[in-house]
Amino acid sequence: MPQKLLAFHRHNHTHCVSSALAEAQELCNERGARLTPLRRQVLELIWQSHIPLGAYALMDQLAELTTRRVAPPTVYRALDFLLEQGLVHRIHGLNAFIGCPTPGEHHQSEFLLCRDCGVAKEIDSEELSQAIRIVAEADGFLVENNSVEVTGLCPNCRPKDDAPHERA
Amino acid sequence: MPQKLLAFHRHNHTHCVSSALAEAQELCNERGARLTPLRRQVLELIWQSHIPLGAYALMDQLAELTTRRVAPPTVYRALDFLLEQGLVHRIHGLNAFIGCPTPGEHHQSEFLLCRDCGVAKEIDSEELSQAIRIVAEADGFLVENNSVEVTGLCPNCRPKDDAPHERA
DNA sequence: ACCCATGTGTTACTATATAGCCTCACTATA
DNA sequence: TATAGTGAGGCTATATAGTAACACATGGGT
Repeated sequence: MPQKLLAFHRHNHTHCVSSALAEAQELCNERGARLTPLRRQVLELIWQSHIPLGAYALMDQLAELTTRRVAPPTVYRALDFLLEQGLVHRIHGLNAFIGCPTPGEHHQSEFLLCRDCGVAKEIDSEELSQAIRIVAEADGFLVENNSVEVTGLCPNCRPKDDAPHERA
Repeated sequence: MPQKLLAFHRHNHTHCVSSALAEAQELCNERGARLTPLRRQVLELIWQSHIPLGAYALMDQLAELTTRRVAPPTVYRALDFLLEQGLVHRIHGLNAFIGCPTPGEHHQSEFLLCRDCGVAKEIDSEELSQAIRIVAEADGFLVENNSVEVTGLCPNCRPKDDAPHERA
């Protein structure tokens, strides 16, 4: 199965998580950034979900794991670090966070978001980024960052075909 | 001056506001939707600003105008109505709202947002929407709605040229 | 030993958004 | 004219999201 379809299909996600953590560790080492136990744990929790996770959901999960209360600033600081390092993205439309599958490369925040099952799939399309640059430049606008959040239905949740006879 | 550049340049904005209000009224009439005084006032306040306006900023302005307190639900209900009618867009990255210049047409929420002066300019590019559809379809994803929020510097705020000698 | 930088804990708070209930105005009908 | 239905808006309270500010702790360098 092509890599690009992964998020929308069954797969051994444990593997995704552990390789994401390993890659994160490596990147941080290279950069002299400190992937502390807390930050690592937050990253792991985010990666374990294909559905973007809110900061407070994350807090709850951390609280369960550590059996003691975790306050908002703790989580937000870890998230800020992960965002700075490009290890996670924020999904503004959901006030939530999702792991970045290609943290080493410079790239934008572009997602397909299923409104039914909630799964988020990052898209990395040169054509799309190009289209945005072209439109912006036509207005004399200097692009620094773009956020694309496309909502709809993923292959698992959309009607199975588009033929005239309904098949919900 | 081409219409597309309007938001980034000086112009008689009073005219924009009044024609937007007139168009909104017309659309609501056609649809049997009620553009009540409150809703109209909220729409007008939003239109008066080229910078997306938050719900609480809106509340404050309403409170000044009416000289009595306006509670959050009041504003949010008006905003919900305006969003449903496609008269305004929500900018998720800013938790704010901006008037839609082409409310009659079906279109997406795609914006250039200047991080310096805050001005928001809606873009309506078939190429961009097309690029999104293509990427989505490649993943078998059924697009219902897209939100593009490009941040950067508008023509007025970006350095005046890109030549080697700096000219901030 | 000491200082300093960085990361985390903690309290309190601000900002954004919604639930639920009440009243009013308008309309449709008996 | 009564009266019930509907939709808009007022209001209180509360939920959810995010931040400020300070205290403490650890680990590295001098």
